[in-house]
Amino acid sequence: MSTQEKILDAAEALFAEYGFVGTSLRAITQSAEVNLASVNYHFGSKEALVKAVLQRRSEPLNQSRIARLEAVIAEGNPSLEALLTAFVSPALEMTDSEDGARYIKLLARITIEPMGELRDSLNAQYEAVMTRFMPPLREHLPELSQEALLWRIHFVLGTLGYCMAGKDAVLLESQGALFEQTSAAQMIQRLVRFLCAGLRSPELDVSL
Amino acid sequence: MSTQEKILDAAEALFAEYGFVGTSLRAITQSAEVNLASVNYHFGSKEALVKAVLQRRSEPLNQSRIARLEAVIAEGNPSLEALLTAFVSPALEMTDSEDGARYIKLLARITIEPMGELRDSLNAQYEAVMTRFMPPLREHLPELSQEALLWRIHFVLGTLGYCMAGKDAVLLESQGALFEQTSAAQMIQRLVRFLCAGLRSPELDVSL
DNA sequence: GCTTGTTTCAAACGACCGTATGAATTTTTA
DNA sequence: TAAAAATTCATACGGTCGTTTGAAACAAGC
Repeated sequence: MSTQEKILDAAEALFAEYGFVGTSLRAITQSAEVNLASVNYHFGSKEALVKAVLQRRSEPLNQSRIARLEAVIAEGNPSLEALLTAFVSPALEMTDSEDGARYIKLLARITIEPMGELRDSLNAQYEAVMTRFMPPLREHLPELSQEALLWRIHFVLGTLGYCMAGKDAVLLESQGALFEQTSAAQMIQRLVRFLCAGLRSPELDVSL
Repeated sequence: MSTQEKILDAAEALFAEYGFVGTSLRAITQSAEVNLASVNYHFGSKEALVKAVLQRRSEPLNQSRIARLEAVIAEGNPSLEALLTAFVSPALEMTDSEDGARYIKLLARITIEPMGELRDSLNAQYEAVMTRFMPPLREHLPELSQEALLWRIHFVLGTLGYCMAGKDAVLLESQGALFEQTSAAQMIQRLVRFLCAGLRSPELDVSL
């Protein structure tokens, strides 16, 4: 394994655990068993390392989302359930592997607290995925106003983000045993069902 | 305003903006216009200050949740919508005031990334609220298995947490104008409708 | 008024941070 | 194999961190 990969792996794990500011280059290089100066040599700066850690996996993830979407579209007339499953599965299925779970945890952190420039690049990627998902989603929910639809997508992203955070989320702690033994596939089923019902709910009259 | 209050206010704002590790005592005391040493004098340590910042508002918030719940119960036969509104309103309505919004942003941060001991005390408070909400919730959803209900509450908390994070959440950035002009009351309406539909969705057969 | 207790203050401590440097080492190229 | 390029290494720099200290300023009680 190359030095850069060792650094990326160690940084990914530590960032997910302690956050970006809470993780020092010394902790990273020590965990990766490389020299302290190699981070600045290979990546330039700590900030550049953060970007590299995120970009290594975010592009494959979003491409996977789009691929899944186009697969269900190719089958013709995808259900709302199929569309949402295509959207949430790539991220949640990663939680089955140890490496993937680390990154997803990190991604959840970013989703909630985007930092500086990172937010922009993350946003750009999200937009690209969103423009693909929007039209077929709209077809299933023609009666919703644009405002209502955006709000509901907002809710969907929130729930997904929380699920990605995994066992660290608040409620899970108290009912940990129940959740531990649930596979990603089961979680996806439950999540998609919940979200589809919410999305399909008739819009309220605008009062107040 | 006492020194301690000045410190708590400044810390709350900076913690919400830059996180706990990202905020130095020097930044806090400078913003509060007090001496650097006063934090350690009045609170003992930075960690104790963090706890003090959170506890100042978390107890009133949770008491407000319980009070709202008991109010709708007192009226007799509360709808699922009324129950959920009682749960989400106290937090989301705080976002209308500047002070409240700062704290809620901070709370959202904690909800997603609970840190060390903080998680335990936060969990204890959540549990207290949950034991009050569970029974009436159960009444409305008798056909759900315990596992399914817990999962759905998990989803509810996730969506709420994301909404609390406010304008910093990812999607909002790209559609900012639309969301900026939505009041907390409108957001609560939309959120409750979405969540109730999800909660009421019939449970899947256990397959896979 | 003087004493006693509380709070503020400037200054300093050691520790750790991200980064830079130049020599030593390894790898690649000719 | 010798020269060149790329990488690793120990070390150091300036800066900021949380915390401590002891004196100064202030308040309250007798």
